[in-house]
Amino acid sequence: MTRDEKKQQTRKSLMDSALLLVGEGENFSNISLREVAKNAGVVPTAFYRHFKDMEELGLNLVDELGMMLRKLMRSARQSQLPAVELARNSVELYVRYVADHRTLFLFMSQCRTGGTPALRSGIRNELGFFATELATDIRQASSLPRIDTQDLEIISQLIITAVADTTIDILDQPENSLQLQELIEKTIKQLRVIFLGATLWESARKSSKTN
Amino acid sequence: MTRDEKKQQTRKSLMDSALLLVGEGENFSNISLREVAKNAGVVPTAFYRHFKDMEELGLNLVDELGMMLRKLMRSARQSQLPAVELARNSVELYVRYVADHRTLFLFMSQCRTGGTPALRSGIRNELGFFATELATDIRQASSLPRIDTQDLEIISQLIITAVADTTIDILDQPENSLQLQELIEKTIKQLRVIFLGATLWESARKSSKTN
DNA sequence: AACAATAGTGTACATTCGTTCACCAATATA
DNA sequence: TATATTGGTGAACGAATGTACACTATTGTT
Repeated sequence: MTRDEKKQQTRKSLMDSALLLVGEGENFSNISLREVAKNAGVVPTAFYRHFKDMEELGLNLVDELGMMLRKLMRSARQSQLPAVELARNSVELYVRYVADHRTLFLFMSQCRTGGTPALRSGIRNELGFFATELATDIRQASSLPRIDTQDLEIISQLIITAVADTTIDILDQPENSLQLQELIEKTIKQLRVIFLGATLWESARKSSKTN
Repeated sequence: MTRDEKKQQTRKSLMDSALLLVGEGENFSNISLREVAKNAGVVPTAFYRHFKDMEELGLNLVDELGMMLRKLMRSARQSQLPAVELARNSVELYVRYVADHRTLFLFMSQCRTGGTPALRSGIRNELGFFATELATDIRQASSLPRIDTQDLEIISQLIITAVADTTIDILDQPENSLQLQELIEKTIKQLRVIFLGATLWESARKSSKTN
């Protein structure tokens, strides 16, 4: 094995080790460099050969998260060409992804509001990008001519918020449990309320003053 | 001053000290018992006279948060009797509260998704209670006969989620900044989309299968 | 006035932490 | 083949943390 390959390997070990500890219930911001190193089967000082500190490792996890979200969006595009049951299919696909990448989504939930400023803005960027992509998809798929681009972006952000916010609840429920199913149904209803509101939305109007 | 009063006083000092440290950018889960004690002008071991550990102090902060949210809800009820500009008034009132209780809302944002399980569920409870209260208010104020109680609760939760989720963004923006104003307008629009969807929602229907 | 209860003090100790430094062994380069 | 580069090692440090224990001084009780 070439030296560079070997380096990439231990680098991945370190990142996976951090995620493992997150999965064991530790808060990312509480995880020590030493724990990560030990768990990766490497001496503490070796950590510095790969990352300046834990925050830098975290930023690389954000990148990994971003790639995963893009894969998710690609899956969503492929599987939903008919555009029927859009809310249900989207939510169920998301839940499946969360189950398949528990630790990464745990990391996201923890750091989105609780991490350092750099981590927070990193995750915010990824979710923002996700929302923008969603907006263009909605524009192409459905016909909402009365909504301008800015408003569509805002609505997409609302959708992302609603879904991202349930992530921690999803993770707290055991897989295939009744509570999880109820959670899914709840989220689907919320998305449908938003969609319903969007179809009636008119960007041009001076906005309803009564609610 | 009676002994019990004195005790309550240092107890409050400890809790305020924790909030102060949160306000200085520290993550609550990283704040040490010793920091809190030192900042409260008290020796570390005195901490144990009041709390078993930092988590117990955190749970008491959750109680304080709950009381503050109830005050917020009461203010909202008083100031919005005419029910015009409901979204705008609600959001602006919320932003004012956030500005007036920065550290407590910082604590909420941090722990809602990043804290220990006990803290998380505590905050979830408070926000859930808030949503339930909101649901009964909406039921009384507006006329949405086609929405059953469960669905109204779900919609209320969506509203709370949308607002609570912007909290960290509000806190990241300097007061009276342009970005903050844009954030407010964005949130208002999101609430109006939800309201719009809610007015059209029919709990009885077999649900639209096309979106 | 004597006694009991207790909020807060001060010392001490074992852990764990991030970081330093010199070193080694395997790989890449010439 | 000789040399340079570099990923990983291991010992060592100063600092910070949670907690135990004995103590003090003040307040409440009898």
